[in-house]
Amino acid sequence: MKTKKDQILQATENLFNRFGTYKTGIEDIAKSAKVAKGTIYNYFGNKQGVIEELINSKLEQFEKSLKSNLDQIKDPWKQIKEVINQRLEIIQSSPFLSDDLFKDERKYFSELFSKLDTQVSSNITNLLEKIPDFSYEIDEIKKIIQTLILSLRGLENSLFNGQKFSTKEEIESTLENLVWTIFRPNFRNAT
Amino acid sequence: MKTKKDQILQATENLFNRFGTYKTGIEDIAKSAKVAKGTIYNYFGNKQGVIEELINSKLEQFEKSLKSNLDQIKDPWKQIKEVINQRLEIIQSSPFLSDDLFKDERKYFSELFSKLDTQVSSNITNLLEKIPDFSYEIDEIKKIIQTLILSLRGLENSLFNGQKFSTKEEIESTLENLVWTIFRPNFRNAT
Amino acid sequence: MKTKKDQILQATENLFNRFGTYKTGIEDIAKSAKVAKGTIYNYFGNKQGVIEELINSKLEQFEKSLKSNLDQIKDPWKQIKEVINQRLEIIQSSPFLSDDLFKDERKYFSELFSKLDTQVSSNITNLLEKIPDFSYEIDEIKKIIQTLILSLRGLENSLFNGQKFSTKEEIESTLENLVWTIFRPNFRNAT
Amino acid sequence: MKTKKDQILQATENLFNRFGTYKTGIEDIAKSAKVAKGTIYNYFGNKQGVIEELINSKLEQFEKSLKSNLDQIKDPWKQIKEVINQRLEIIQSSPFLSDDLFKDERKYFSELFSKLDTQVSSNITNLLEKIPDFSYEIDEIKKIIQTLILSLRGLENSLFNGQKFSTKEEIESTLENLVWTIFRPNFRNAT
DNA sequence: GATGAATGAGTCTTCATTCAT
DNA sequence: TATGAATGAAGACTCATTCAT
Repeated sequence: MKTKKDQILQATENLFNRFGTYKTGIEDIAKSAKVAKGTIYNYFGNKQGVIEELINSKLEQFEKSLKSNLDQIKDPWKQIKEVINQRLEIIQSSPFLSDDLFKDERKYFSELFSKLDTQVSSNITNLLEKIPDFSYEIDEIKKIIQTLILSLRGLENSLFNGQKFSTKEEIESTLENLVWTIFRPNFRNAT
Repeated sequence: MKTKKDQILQATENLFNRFGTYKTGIEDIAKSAKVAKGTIYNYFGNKQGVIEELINSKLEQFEKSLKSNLDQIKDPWKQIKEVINQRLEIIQSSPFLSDDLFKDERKYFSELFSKLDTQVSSNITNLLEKIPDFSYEIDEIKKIIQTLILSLRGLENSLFNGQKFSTKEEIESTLENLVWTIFRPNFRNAT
Repeated sequence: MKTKKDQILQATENLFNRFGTYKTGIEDIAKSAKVAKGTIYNYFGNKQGVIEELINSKLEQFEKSLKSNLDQIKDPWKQIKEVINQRLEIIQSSPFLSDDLFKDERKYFSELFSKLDTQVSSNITNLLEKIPDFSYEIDEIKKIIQTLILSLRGLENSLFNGQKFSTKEEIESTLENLVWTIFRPNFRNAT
Repeated sequence: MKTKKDQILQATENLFNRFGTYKTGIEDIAKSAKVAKGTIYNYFGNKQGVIEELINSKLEQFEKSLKSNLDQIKDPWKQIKEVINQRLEIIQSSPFLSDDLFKDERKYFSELFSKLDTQVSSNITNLLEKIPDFSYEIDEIKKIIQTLILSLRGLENSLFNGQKFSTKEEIESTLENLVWTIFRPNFRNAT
């Protein structure tokens, strides 16, 4: 059975995704989680506490799913794409992450993104090393990965702020374009 | 002498940048602009009106500065960098744009970004065509520019959400990396 | 040509009748009268002043039309009905009189009604004396007239507060019933 | 002990009677009821809610007191007077009912009056039928009762709008006059 | 632990009135 | 006289947080 804490976290995520962190009140969460307002305060201290825990749970989820999925793939290029996909999936399933950031809440969000960045960076760096013909110096690889991550952030940002991407296919294709653009000198031999 | 409207807009921008659109109250703006609350309503109707006008003024500013600066540069690669720089400068000077988006306000922000995207896209497409050895098909160019723009959005996003980039130099260098990564097959001959 | 003062008064009446004294702002009046806000204050001092003058003009109008119309009728019963009609017409043409009364404005409205009452009372008292078979003592006549006036006030009140009376015919018929009820012992010989 | 809701309702009535519905702010009510602003919103949703509930409670009060008082009287004429008295008492104890009507609030007030009218009408119609010598046709009775009710409305209106009636005795006597005037052809045999 | 009634600081917005031009 | 930009007091309403049961 789900714990009270999970009930609250679950309800919070739903509401945040639908209405944003700002428009979602503690009262709304309480009702949706079928719990009393006071209970939320017992578990999380205050609204900010709820947000923090929600974000942490997202990060854990990312790390877990990354590990379990990566092993099942052989081709390094496909593994790279999988890392990117996982990251996108996390963000996509949590529109609230791109939402209503108060300056005060910002730090929690950016912590999450920082950690995602680190994960993605180190994973992809490792994977690129496995690719035979990918002969860049370490500095150049850093540049490439930095740009890759910036693009991902941009894509994530556009996902919710813009009206551009809506269907799975469009996102998929944008992602393809992105990888093609960044790795096109190397792909020739690769794909 | 500055008009009342400009005083208000100026004060609003400062406060928005420091505290975000949400935490900045009409009262705060009024005090900072040394104007009565009612005056703000006379000029802008309501809080949303202030936000809208502020955003519009930013767009105008971008378009103006783009025109005047581009003509003074010869090298197409430098011109491309200038377009990117101008866009970044606008965003950088208005941290509030990456801030506190209510679902309701979002549309005004994303309109701005859409227009910026369009401007940058068409400008850079034109400039790339001037470059002799840049032999890509039209579809490929589209992909490249799309990725470029995503990276820019990501960079802009990081600028405020993250603690990573703070000094002018770091941003400059990130920008260099970005351009290098995306155009590195073509740069060899170019720079 | 209409004076500025009349323009303002006219516009005020229209707006009051449509939106009530409360919802009608000085700004609205100014716009409708094609006059600047300040001008209204020059002429009337403040909003209350406008209301007062409007009410006074209504009373004058009543007195005038009463005089001119009554002479053209011979039958005393019909003259009585005419007095009642005139009073109703004034009220009916000025719905705002039954509207949004602030406690503070109340006194101006009730002054108007008091004066209307006095006019109606004395007129009808005189007229009743002309009727041959109307043999009541002075005290009894007072009672009858008092009740007549109360009924009129009730009717006036219902006119705007209730949904009951809407068509001219309904009002007419209610008025008939009212006169019949009050004068029915005397009417037998009369009508 | 009084409930919070009653405290609020009580305070509201007092303030409404003294200052009118418009000039009475939620803050004022809160202070007077020794309750926080928020509490009022918890119970009533908004200001209009407070007004509605207050009016409903008045109607209930009328219906209750009518039932309990009417049974203790034998003489039908006295019963009729009692009905009238009860109605007047309700109104008299709630001057705010004749007050500050916004167009928007109006409907609640007029609903109350409509219901009072219906109650009074049906009660008095029934009572008149019990009176032996009261030989009018059904249509005529309707006219008489309509006029009676108009007079009552007029009286109620005068009670607060005018300065005329202040003492209990004056009101009592006006009421006597009213009943005498309307029922004088039948009273001869009755009283 | 769980509850939800109570709280009140904080927000946007309206509008009568003033006054410099 | 006429104007209308500027004012700011006042009002309705929201919502995170507390605390007695």
